[in-house]
Amino acid sequence: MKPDDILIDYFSKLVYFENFDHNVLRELVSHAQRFVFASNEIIFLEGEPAKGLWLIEQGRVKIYKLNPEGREHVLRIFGDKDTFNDIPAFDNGVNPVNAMSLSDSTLWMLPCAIFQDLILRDAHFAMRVIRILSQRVRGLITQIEELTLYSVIVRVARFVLKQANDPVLIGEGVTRAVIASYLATTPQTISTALRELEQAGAIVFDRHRIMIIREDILRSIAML
Amino acid sequence: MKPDDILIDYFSKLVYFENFDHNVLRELVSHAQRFVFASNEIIFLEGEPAKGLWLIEQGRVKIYKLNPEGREHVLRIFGDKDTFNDIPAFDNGVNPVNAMSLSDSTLWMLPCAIFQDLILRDAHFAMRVIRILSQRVRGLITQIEELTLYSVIVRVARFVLKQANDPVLIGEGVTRAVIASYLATTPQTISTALRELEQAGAIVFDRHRIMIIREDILRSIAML
DNA sequence: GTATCGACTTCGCCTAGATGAAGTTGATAA
DNA sequence: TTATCAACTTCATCTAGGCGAAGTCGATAC
Repeated sequence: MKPDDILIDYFSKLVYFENFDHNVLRELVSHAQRFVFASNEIIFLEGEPAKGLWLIEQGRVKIYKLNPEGREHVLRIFGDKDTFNDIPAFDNGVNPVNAMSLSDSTLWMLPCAIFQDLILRDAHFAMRVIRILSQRVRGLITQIEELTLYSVIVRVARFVLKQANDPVLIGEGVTRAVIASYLATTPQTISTALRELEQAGAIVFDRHRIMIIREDILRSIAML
Repeated sequence: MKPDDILIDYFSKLVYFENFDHNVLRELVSHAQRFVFASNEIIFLEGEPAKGLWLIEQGRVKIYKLNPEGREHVLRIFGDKDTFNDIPAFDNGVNPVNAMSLSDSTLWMLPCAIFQDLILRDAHFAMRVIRILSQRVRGLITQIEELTLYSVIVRVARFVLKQANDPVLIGEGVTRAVIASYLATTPQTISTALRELEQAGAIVFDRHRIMIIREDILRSIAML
């Protein structure tokens, strides 16, 4: 395959472009730019005009907010084949969040302008975007629910269950500090919670791996 | 005007249907059903199949989540001319949240089925839906930010500022308990926070009204 | 007028979880 | 092999804010 074909093949696996016409994809791909980031580099900042939609070829990226004192809240962690910062591509607004690489990462960036045109030209693409955004809203509602209505130990238990189905949440760059910031708590409190889950017989863990021993116990602590 | 024309006129003021073709609106309106709720009635529950998109002719409605112990978190408060529960109309899913009237309310319900058809037929309507959903996502991100990165007094200060620009957040049904549940705190803590804002010279208040005295002070406490 | 009732306030106590400090561990490099 | 360093753990202390109890206030009903 030519380099372009590899890229097209790769794009056609993304949630936005599944089963997409390859000629349209070829056109899209021709506008894509490739970026390489080292670990812990800022990709973009909240409030800046958005460059475009980002795709992760390989690596880990955190999406986060900062308060004036510099405290951080991680909204999401993305990995291979994920896309992020789509919102500005749809509403022409500025970046709603900050983005930083958690590991050495290879990314692609697709300029915003392309999207709005595509939405107006292709009703089925528009419908797909609407479905994706609807799922996003549901996900954010769930995040708010978990943050406001459940204690740290419940949130940690749910996170461990989530990790089991999402390899992105394990591995390079996903440190206790990042998990803590994602669960709106501290690394120390995560440690304590994991120890409690272990004493309850739900998991065993060391600093690299968390293993679920009794999913039923874990789920009951997670109130699921 | 005939009753139908009043309704069409009313629909044409909603964010989804501004500047809409009146013939299409007439068709839409013909499927709408009217509902009257007393104060504190359940309109629908999370997890139920969605009846449709709701419109508030007059009244107040809270959208909320409950945890297994019955603790509540209010996600949003809606009032006259607002619409809610649009998500299931786009993705055919179940209700993501619970809804309850906060006052005697008159509502309209527009069956889901109509929307998807409209999206596929009208690219500009689809674009409008995408813009609305994008704004929704931005709003939810802001909510998460405020809940995780700011203390109660900051959240209360921001709420008071929000009230000044949004009459929906004042008046019948919007009790301390509802505000507390919206800010993920308790009525007692709201009282304490308001007293602190008063002592700082930012506001004066009694149990019915909060008046901003020095917006600059309030904004600085709100960290804005 | 007085009774009732729900919303609001105030106060005291209490706890989940934040914070800071002092290790421990394990990976990488010299 | 040893030094370094970042990530992680553990523990002691502290505090924001939750919670229960006891008023207060003001609207509505009688």
